[in-house]
Amino acid sequence: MAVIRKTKTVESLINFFKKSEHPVSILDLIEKFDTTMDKSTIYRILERLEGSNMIHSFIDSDGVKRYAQLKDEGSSIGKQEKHPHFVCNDCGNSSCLPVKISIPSVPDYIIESAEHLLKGICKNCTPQVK
Amino acid sequence: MAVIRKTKTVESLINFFKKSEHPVSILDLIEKFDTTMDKSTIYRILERLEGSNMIHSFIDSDGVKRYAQLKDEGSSIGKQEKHPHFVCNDCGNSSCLPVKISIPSVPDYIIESAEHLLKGICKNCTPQVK
DNA sequence: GTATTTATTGCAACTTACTTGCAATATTAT
DNA sequence: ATAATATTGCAAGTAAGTTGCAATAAATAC
Repeated sequence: MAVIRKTKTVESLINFFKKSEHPVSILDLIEKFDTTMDKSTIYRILERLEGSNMIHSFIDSDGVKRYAQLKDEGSSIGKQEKHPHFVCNDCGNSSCLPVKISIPSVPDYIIESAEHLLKGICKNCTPQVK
Repeated sequence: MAVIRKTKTVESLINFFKKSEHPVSILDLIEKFDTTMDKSTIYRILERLEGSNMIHSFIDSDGVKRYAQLKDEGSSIGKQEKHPHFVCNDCGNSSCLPVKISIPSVPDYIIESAEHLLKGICKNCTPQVK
């Protein structure tokens, strides 16, 4: 893993992730930082940040990669025990859900990692509320 | 959902799925049917077959869409209760796993569907066997 | 602080997955 | 058989993501 230099572009992105509540797609970032940095730079920085475990990513059901900051979740810094991700069918926002999904063991298969993508209606879009 | 006509290309693909053991990516299909049909035809047929619930698809961790035939799984033809998918880190093959993963309920979220992507070592690649 | 090393950036060009318009063709219904 | 229309192949287009490279900026050594 390469050293990450504190450039303006890197700091902008890190700051953005610190403030962001929801995972964002690369395309959102490219649009957001349209005037300040090149898309290739964004791709490369995200790669480095993920390699250094400062952010994590998942692929949503459209095949779009989304990134979110990596909050430390207790002691589980490793690959296992990741949280599920949620995408709202209504507003399109996604979230990292703070729950644990247990994986049944499957005979003859060694399961090393798991990614769970849930879809439905999020907090803000539920009919009864508001 | 449009009517699906029994053309040669459609039948070739249906036959392929009947025989296939593992989910395949579109790119695999394009390569396989390179000389017999155009890639745009493949994309369109897959769309129709999925729309008619004859096959299903999922996005694997590389963002690649994979298709597999839809075997009827008891009474759960609907969207819920889908099986998890598995991709082998060694040989790259994928499988539909015949197990059920239970999803914890999350307060304020309505969960309508779930996609589980497991990765690890498959049956054929486990060290001890063979 | 200055010089040196090396990571990082922007740009443009490129690759690749996927889509679309359209005229020709094949399938189904009449 | 005829008519209606779904499907196909082709070629061209779109868009996401990648790459090479020269210029620049950060970190390190002096």
